Amino acid sequence: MPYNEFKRGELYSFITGMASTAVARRLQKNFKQAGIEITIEQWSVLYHLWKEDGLSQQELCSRSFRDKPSITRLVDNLEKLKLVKRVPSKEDRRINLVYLTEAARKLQEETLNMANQTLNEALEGVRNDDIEVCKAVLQKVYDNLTPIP
Amino acid sequence: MPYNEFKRGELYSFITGMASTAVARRLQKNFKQAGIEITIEQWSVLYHLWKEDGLSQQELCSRSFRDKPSITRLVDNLEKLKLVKRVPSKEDRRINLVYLTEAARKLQEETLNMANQTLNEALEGVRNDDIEVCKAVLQKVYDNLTPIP
DNA sequence: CGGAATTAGTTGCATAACTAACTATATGCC
DNA sequence: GGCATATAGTTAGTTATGCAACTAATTCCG
Repeated sequence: MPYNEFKRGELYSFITGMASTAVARRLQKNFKQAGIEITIEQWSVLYHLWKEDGLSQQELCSRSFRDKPSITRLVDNLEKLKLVKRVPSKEDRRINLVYLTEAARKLQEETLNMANQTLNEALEGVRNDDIEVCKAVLQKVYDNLTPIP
Repeated sequence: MPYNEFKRGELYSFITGMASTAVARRLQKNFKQAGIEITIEQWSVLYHLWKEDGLSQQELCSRSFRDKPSITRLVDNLEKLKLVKRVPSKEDRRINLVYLTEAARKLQEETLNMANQTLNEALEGVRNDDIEVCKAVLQKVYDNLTPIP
């Protein structure tokens, strides 16, 4: 039991992810100030589509660590905002491929810059090596708790 | 600009706090399996009250990194479950002091043990030094983005 | 071939989050 | 003393999450 000594008094912030919440809140605020009316969650879906357009909803689930209902509704709302379009796959009619619209492509550069800037503020005064350690720990935690199918 | 090189491709998991989400989901599942019918968010409020009973709602806000409406409803729901009681302060009638009930005190040991166990699973194979670095980074991120009033 | 099992996505329900606007009490200052 | 301001908490509205139950299309396999 190597972590018996883990202090109970420090559990909570680890569990709630206060840091990631703070980053998300700041970024959301920056979007709003710039007149960009999307939520962080919607943005995070667009983020994966900017990396690779035309993903299935299932693929969006695994890449964004969300369950299917969450993606269904996020895509619903993004469709209402005319930022994405569902296109049924021709090979497999169960599958919806999600495509960016022109309007969404216009948001890419500005919002990614804002996200980078927000992360720079968040990480001000943190050593690069420590960031790498932190990311590795978080990835390991995720892997430890996520059973491989 | 020391973090210009921060990779965009790694932004997302940092922002969403996938690791803390995974920990919370696992703990929630463990509660359910043990027949404990409270949410992680409700538990996190109890957690602060176990450390110090009779906090004001405002104090619960700052300790749990939540805003006032969130605490209002969490305390509402905990009151419905008969786990806490609001008691108006005698010195300042605007203030509600929140007290644990006997039923809540009974939950303390079992749920804290489950939380510790879940964290041990989560941190399996992670060096203690790295955990400390990770916590320090997350704290710094939080501090960087949270203006001191 | 055809029924069972799997996979993709949707819907319903409960809880929780954030913002903004609100009430009530307390404090500060002229 | 009395009005302006600040603080504690609540309410309303929108969005998001998790779980469970559901439909529709596909694949597996006897």
